[in-house]
Amino acid sequence: MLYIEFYDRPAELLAPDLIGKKLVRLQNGRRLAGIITETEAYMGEGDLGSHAHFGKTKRNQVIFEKPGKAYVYFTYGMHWLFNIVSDSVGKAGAVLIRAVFPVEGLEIMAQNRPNLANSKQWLNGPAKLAQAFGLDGRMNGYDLTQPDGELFLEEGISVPTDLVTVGPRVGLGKTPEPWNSIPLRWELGWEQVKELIQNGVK
DNA sequence: CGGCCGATTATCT
DNA sequence: GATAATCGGCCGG
Repeated sequence: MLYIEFYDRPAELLAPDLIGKKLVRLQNGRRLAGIITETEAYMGEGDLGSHAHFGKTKRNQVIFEKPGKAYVYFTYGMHWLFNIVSDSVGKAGAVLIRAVFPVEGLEIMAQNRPNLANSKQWLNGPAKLAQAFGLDGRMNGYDLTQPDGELFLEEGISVPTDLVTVGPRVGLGKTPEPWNSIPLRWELGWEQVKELIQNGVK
């Protein structure tokens, strides 16, 4: 598994390095896992797209805490979104996990998503993967670096950097420029993940 | 396909 | 009181 040193750096450096890592969730003694394929970086007070830009509040306080914690928040009146906290205590930073390629526990993921029948794909969106992995407000502040935890990262697969595409963050709506267009999103294509996985997941 | 729209409520100015 | 780091359904071509 990955330890606190891995997470202890600015979000814009952590986010690209999360591509290819394996997200593991133990739920009722069963193991769910997927390869992270899309991430977005959110920084501190200067970043007008980040929840942290107003300073510390009740909702966002975990963003200022230890790197390697989960920041899980509720939005649009119905969705949970899962982030991993980056950077040292007192510095704000988090990485939104936007997509994961499923590799273990697919049946359980399907059970966790009751409306799967109406959904074409499962894990290619931040609210979808949070639901499939059973991540909600109860996991906010959870430490991914604690021993014997039920949520953590493993090494996963190694991804050549030239396969990862970069672009602006998604869904920021009214966020003013330049924060709307700065390339802070990293993505590995679905077909390319499949190929890399066939070469073996560590 | 692509684009538009409604759902539904915690959070912040 | 407005908005939101989204999703899925429904429409038209």
